[in-house]
Amino acid sequence: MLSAKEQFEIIKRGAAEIIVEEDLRKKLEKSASTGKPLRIKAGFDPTAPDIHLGHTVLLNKMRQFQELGHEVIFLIGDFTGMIGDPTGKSETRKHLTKDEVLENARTYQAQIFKILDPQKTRIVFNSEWMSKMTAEDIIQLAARHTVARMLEREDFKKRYQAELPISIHEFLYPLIQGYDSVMLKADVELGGTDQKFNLLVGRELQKEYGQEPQSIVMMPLLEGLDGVNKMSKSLGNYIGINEPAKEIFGKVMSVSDDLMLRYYELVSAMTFDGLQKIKADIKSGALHPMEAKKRLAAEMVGRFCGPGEGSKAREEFEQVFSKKNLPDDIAVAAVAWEGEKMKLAKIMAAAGVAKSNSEARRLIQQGAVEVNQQPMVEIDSELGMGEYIVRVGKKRFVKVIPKK
RNA sequence: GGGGAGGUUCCCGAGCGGUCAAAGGGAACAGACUGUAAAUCUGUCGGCAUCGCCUUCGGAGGUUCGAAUCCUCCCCUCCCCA
Repeated sequence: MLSAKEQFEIIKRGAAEIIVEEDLRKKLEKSASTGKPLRIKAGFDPTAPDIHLGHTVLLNKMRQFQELGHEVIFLIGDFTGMIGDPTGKSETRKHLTKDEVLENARTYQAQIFKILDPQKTRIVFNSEWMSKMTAEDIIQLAARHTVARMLEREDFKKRYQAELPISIHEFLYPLIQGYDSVMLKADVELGGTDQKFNLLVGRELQKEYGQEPQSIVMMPLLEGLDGVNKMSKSLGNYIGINEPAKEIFGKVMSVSDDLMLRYYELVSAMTFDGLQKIKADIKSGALHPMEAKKRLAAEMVGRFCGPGEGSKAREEFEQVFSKKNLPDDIAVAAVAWEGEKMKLAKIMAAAGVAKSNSEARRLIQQGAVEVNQQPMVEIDSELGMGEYIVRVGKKRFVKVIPKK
């Protein structure tokens, strides 16, 4: 087992902020001397079963704690899911059924164990204790915080100032998340920097319930593909760890060079020194940014899709985009021909490469469509019944076959 | 309970009786350029389609030859005063 000091250094690496560093040191020392592992808590939303790169920043940190011998608790906020974390978009969540929650939990497990050690991960649901709370208990809990304190929270403050609605029940979210820490007797809670407020409420509540307040380790938020907003499913700017290899590869490749470095920093296994070297080599011209990006993409694919998949994805990528060849695995769509001939636009819509007939026509007009490697620019082009490879834009391919 | 401001196409946001499928921006998609980069530039961006037609501006009715725009009722949000 590593010394408390060494452990602390590992934990601190990559973290955006630790509250309070000194307390965490002491906890680690106590744990090291007594041999009692720390209880590490991290909460996840039950509604988003698509784990993406953004989550992995946190999951990697959890993994480190596991390797250091601590107890990692993967908390699924199925109860809080009824509220939906007010951070960012405010939309009332639909109420998930028990079955849906369990289904999502299964999906979670299938994904998180690509990173976490299943043997050392405890999965809990906060409905375990929350659904047993009475109205009176909830009132008692709510009595522990004031409106003024709540409005300190960045998101609430902004919405309040912008005269946007804030529902009363949203105030319950931080309280419940904090109460989870009380119930779990968490020593450390992990979260993104956007969770700061909620994480701090946990400390407050633990103190009120006579517990030692948890330490907080906040990880930076990973920017999404747009390079600006945080990676999230709702913004559609994410790379899911369950996505097909070529999707992951392609998405990484389409990222800006700056963002690539950020991903290297936060999600790759690259060491600090290694990253410095990449930066220097790119600057000096010794390493082409595209090459650096391909390596990163291959690493991501390898990690999430399996060893060997990385280089395979790279090869295919080069085939399709550098050499302009067709990919090996093209989706097949069976289209029912209307007669002897059928308009290309209609075929495209039917095959799913265009949302509508109109969109297909536009795409043809814009010169985005190729049939069997031949550009098609006539809006009214027709195709006789048969098999065709239709390419739309750079990355949409479909093999059309006639359906009886 | 009283007074005021609002709800517009994926998002923000103009429009306030016809010229509105609805300005502008963002997102998205396509083309050019490239490293399938990013940035930039150009185009497209409700649906069906041969002129043209159909559905859309919180919901339901109504007035008009004609409504996103006017009226009535209802639903929702915000602010101020109690």
